[in-house]
Amino acid sequence: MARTDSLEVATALHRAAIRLLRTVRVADDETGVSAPKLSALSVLTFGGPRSLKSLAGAEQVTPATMSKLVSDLEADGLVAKRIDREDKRGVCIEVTANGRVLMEEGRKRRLALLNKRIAKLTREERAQLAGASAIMMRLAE
Amino acid sequence: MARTDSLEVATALHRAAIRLLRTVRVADDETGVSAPKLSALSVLTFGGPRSLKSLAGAEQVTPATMSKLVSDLEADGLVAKRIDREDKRGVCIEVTANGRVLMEEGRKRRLALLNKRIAKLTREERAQLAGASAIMMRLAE
DNA sequence: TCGGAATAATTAGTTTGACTAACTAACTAA
DNA sequence: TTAGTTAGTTAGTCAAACTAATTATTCCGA
Repeated sequence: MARTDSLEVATALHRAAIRLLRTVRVADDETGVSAPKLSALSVLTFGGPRSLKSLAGAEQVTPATMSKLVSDLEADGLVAKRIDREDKRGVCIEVTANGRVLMEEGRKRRLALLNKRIAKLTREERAQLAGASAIMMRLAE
Repeated sequence: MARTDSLEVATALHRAAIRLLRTVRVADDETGVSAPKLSALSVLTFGGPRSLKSLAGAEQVTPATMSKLVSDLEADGLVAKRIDREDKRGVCIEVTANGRVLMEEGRKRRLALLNKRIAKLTREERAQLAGASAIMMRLAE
């Protein structure tokens, strides 16, 4: 029976998240694109074009950080920036076709390590992870 | 019903972990000690003294990275290093009393943000997170 | 026993991603 | 028109990750 004291849960969750991301880092390296970049690319790929401020907010970093990251992605041909027609101060960032291809390939490769291990779990365990992921996203809002 | 396709689970989990750690970073900053340091300190606090190589392995970073991190912790009086009596090449690292105090205080503070949100979850949701944490640790091995 | 290989830790150098500060350009309201 | 606000960019700084190189110790085979 898993413990349900919220402090214990928070501790375990925090620790597990750190470990998990470190494990995935190996496979991430194979895409030639870092985890923060893949994460931002993912937001654009699945959520559609957005402003830099919006993207920074979604990724919970400052606009300055996201500006640099997007510049790198643009240089790599993975995203495109256009001046926002309605507000000339802003830009609209969207994923390119190359970006989509990389996302799909990278998604598979990035998660192959995790995937292989997750595939060995029971259906119940996988459901538990999926459910927990959704809850974690709510905690992170 | 949560989806159980392993690739989808891996994707969601990866994304959620990134977000979660970013959220917690705010509270971590209040301890004056970074998340990687707290994590290493936690290993020592709960798992007992260990060699640098062992600690690096537990934290999934290179010995070089851990060497620097431990030096910083030692400078802050949070850990102590002793030459390993049985192998003069190695060191034995253990947490100090100060380190323990900080761990306890920092643990509370670090997780207060998460805690508050987790406390609002249902018992079932908390159990799900706890169970998922254990699974995630296994995935990270 | 001795020498070479392996091992444990440390340091230097590099890169990335996070932040803050400062700046420019555009927008909005008075 | 002007002052304040907002969106984005750039420069500088720092922490954490890596690799490469180095030093000291240990181990193992000849």
